[in-house]
Amino acid sequence: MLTWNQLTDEQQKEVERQLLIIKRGTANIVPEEALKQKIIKAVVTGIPLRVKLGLDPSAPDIHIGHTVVLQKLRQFQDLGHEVQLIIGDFTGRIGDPTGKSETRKQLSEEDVQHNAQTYQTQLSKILDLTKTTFYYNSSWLGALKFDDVLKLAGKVTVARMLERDDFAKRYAANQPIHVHEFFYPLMQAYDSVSLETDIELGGTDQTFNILMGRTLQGAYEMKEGQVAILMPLLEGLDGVQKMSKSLRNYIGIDEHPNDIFGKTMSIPDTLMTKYYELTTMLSNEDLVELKEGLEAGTVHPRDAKLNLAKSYVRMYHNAQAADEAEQHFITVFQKKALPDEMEEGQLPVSQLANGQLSIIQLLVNLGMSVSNSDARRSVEQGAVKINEQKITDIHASVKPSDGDIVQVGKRKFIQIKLV
RNA sequence: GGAGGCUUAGUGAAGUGGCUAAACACGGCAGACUGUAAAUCUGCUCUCUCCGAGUUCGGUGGUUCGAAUCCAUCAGCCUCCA
Repeated sequence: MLTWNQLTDEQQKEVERQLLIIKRGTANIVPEEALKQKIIKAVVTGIPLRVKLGLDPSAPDIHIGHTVVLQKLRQFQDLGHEVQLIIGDFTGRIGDPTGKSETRKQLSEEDVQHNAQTYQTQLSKILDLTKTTFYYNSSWLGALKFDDVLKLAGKVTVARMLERDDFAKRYAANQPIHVHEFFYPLMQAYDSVSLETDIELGGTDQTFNILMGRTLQGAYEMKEGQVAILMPLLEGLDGVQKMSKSLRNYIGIDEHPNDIFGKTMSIPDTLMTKYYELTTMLSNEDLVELKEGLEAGTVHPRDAKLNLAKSYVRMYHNAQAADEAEQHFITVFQKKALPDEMEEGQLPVSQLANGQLSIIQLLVNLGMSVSNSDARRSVEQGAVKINEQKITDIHASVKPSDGDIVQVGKRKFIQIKLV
């Protein structure tokens, strides 16, 4: 092991530089001293560290919450390290018991391929794919024989497994824990054994799984177990629960610029700096400046948030789209005017009688309301406008023509196109 | 192998024979307000030909004038004892 004093001044500076970047925004690094050792070694030998992240093969839609970890990976890449991305095609068959424990449907070969492709496209917006290697964990997990599995299972005790928060709670609450669920952390850990991973990234909810990797590497006689770098979980739009697809409180990076922009504007002010810290490349100095500005009141939270929204669109689309999305937002929400461009809704002429139809039918046919009752409610509540004229009579009949603008609520606009 | 329990609208959860389309919470939608699609306040939230009607409470079949509520049976889920 190299000691600090054996390094040249330059090497010491480099190690410190890397540590500073890596530590930013992390929730926990376990064990922190081991991280320093790994970096020292990498700096001295010039051999890059292998940094691993596991991906769920079933849901390839990346949202801002995922980017917390991905940005961190990118930082590693920029520091010259290597990224190992694991497509958990084998693990996916079990389903991570973390949180909701529902059995997942098994994915076909094609689904996995397709999802991996989607990942690559989306990830290319954040990672440097030339420094990224993709792996499928079925390639080693699928090859294990039953006695290999037994050997693997023999490395860990049940008591140790039950230390995991999620298991402990379920056990205490008399909720079922299936034996195969114990294998999830084992499999994830075995990935690290196979790939001789130096560092594994994940959210704090992955603490147990990642540390299991460290334990198992030790058990398989790797001298230095991997280091866990745990990122905080990012709260979603509601400001309380973690951002996730199923809670529908997320900002997807593939979403329309206007949606990315608008959704960003709706996050609570209090979370803004956290978003900046974890999901943008804003430098540490600028971050401090921003925090101070907000506290002192010299920076208007609205402006800071507009900026955040803009930078997301710039990152995941482009600069022009960012400007346009900002304009759209200002027009529609701040000035409450009609947007420049809106979706076109096709309306078959065959549905008209004498060129007319009821307002209820119109809304339903355009897909702006899910049922007649829903449409009726919207009208009764004064949410419906046609060409900026409010319609409040549910029995009203309208004569739609090309280009008419139908509005339900503040943000649903459709321009009629007769077909 | 045995004993017991659970299954109600998007979710959680009341309701144990009529007053229940079904409390309440969350979520969702809308309105007001706001720098904001935040917070807060208000209304709505099964469907329809909507001032009236229809169809719901895991499935099926019963009992009853009448059932989400009782019985039988099937299915799914859970716990405990062996």
